[in-house]
Amino acid sequence: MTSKQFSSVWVREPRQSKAQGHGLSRDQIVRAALELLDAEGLEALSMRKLGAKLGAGATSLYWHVANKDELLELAYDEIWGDMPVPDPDTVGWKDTASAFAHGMRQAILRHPWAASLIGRMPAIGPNSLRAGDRLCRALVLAGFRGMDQDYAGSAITAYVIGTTIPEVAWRSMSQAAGYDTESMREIVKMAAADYPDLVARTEHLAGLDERAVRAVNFDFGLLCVLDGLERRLGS
Amino acid sequence: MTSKQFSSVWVREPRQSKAQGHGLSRDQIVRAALELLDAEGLEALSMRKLGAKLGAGATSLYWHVANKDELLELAYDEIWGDMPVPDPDTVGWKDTASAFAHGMRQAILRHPWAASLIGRMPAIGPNSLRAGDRLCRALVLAGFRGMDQDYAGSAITAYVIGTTIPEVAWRSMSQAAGYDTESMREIVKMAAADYPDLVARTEHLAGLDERAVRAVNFDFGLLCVLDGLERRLGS
DNA sequence: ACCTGAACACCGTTCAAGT
DNA sequence: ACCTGAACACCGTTCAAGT
Repeated sequence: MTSKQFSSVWVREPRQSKAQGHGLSRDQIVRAALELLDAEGLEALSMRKLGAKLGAGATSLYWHVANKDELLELAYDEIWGDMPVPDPDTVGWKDTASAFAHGMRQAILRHPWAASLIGRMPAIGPNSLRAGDRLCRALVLAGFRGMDQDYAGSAITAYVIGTTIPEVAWRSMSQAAGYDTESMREIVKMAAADYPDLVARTEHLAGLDERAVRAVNFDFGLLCVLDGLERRLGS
Repeated sequence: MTSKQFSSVWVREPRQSKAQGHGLSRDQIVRAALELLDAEGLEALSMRKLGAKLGAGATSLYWHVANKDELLELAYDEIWGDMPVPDPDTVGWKDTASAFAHGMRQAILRHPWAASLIGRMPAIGPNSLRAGDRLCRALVLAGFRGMDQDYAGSAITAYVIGTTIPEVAWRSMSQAAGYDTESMREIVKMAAADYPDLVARTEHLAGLDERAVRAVNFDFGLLCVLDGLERRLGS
């Protein structure tokens, strides 16, 4: 029953607050939530724990936010706050799109818990919209109009979240299990034993630094997407 | 503490079972879980509810599966079971990759709860591996070798999950809220009011059938990815 | 305007005990 | 070999009551 409903904090008026200064504030709660999320992950965030961290009862939070999902929505949008997107007019659409993609990936890598939220809340907070608007304008500048503009934008974001979600998942699994990359690969090899091609595919990764491989992998695919987009412009 | 750990059902020996015939079996549990998931979604699946559906206590399940995550891993892999992937030798790599992508998308759309599991469990079950192997072979046939082969494969799967996760999310949100597509778009427009380009972007969707738009969107992006991959082959 | 504590209706999982 | 029930340690959320 949680985590659904399209009601979004962003379209509801916030509770009016007095001048205050003492006691809890929504910003303060969101900041504390972010700290907890960054430090311990999504599953570690409970209203009780967050309340305790703020020296208050769990139920005190409910005056400032409607429920946990709304709190997560607020925290989630913060993630996109420090995504540097250059001005498309000066660097061109491809570089802008590329910077957007890299910034988005970094934002998720820096806040891995956000990966699990991607399918769960609408990304219509102010930070998210600002970044989206920049990408949007870059695509107009490229020459995409009408539907194609939507399609192009969603191809880029889809690629980013599609690469980054598994990347984050892999990292957090290996970390939680206390395994290094090499032993993780061993396990995958065991599971895939029946498929020589798949085994070979993990075997040639032996000795390679995972993060480096992921980074190159990301650029490779991004190049494909951008090349493909460019080609659609011609026709 | 749940949902992490790299321990995967697929690399652990299952409990040996007798001839039986009466009582619970692992297959039976997984089948019931799938029914519940398809009917009511991920959040509605609890061990107690599943036990009840099978006429047993919740704790009875723990003899057949180690924990809830393991059960989800088993159910999750089933999703990829009916993904038709043609033989790359007869239809060529691009058509194979395209069929793979469409099959993957359909599998997720048919079992929306699986979308939330994508970043949470390793996809190394038998069905998942079989499909992966086919894609892998198609890419070899295309001419991708070594790292490029990995990169190409992950570009395709990344694109699919990156498009499909938000699609499923959008659907389930509108369904849960009881809104139709048009009123959902109104809400997004309100949230994005400060960004004329973004408002325009949702405005020209007015009156269009969402599913149809999504389908075209998917093909557009997929074409970009495949075109981009093809171009990398040349160099 | 803001915070509290008690209470409700849930969870997943363990474990001793049964058959 | 398999199932049970009681129990533990949690959840998110509501709500009457306080200040």
